[in-house]
Amino acid sequence: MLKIATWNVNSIRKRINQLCSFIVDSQIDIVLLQEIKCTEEQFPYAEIEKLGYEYAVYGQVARNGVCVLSKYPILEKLKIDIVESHQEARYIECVIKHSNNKVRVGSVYVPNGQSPDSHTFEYKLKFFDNLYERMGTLLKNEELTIIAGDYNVALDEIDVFDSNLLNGQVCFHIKEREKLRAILNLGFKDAFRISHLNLQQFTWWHYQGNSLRNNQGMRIDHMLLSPQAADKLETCYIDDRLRKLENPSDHTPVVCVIKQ
DNA sequence: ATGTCGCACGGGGTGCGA
Repeated sequence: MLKIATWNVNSIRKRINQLCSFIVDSQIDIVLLQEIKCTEEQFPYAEIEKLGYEYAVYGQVARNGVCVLSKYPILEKLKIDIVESHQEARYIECVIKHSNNKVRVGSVYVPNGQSPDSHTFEYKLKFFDNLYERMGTLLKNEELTIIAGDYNVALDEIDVFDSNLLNGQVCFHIKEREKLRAILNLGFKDAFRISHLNLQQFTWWHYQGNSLRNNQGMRIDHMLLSPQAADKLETCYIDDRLRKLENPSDHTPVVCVIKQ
């Protein structure tokens, strides 16, 4: 059994204690983090090593930043700029050895896009086009592959608290929903949705106002599985306990369990 | 209520991104 989690941690330095407790208490084998918001020099290696985990880090100053933490040996580490003209730390991929098998994992932080009429929204769509190419290439390997992270898009109406209100807005615009759908049509599976066909649950709630109390959130963090990984999916769940802690990230983790 | 966070810069509050 392999337990894998993804979490937009919104600063790993601010959340290091929550992160370590989560890994230990939930017995997570592999963690994919986004928005670690630090350079590789600033990364809290000591705390991670104390847990006995290996790491692969792609950091930058103040913003973005992704990493992989693993209880099992990391055989390959790949930092990729999905859109080469934007050198931002948004994607890291690792091959991890687990018993006699290998699993390929990617931690992805898709650009937010600000608003649908902004230049950064165009960047977001371009990022999705290039991610589509990368993930299509990965499928050809027919490996156990999981690309998870903050995709900054809710797929369907069930994935947002008010689809009429949010339709056309960033993170629920039809142009970006189509891009995520295209990745699924390549053959990747939405682990949470194949585990819970009709369950409305969110991974992100705004810090402002009463978003959390009123459960006004969105499911924008996803674990996308290759067919080989989906075949072995035991379950996938959203752990909303971390969003309810003091000084939380605005996102909460998604976890999947893979049979081996 | 431009309402909440985290970070850089710089040494106090402001601006940016989300």
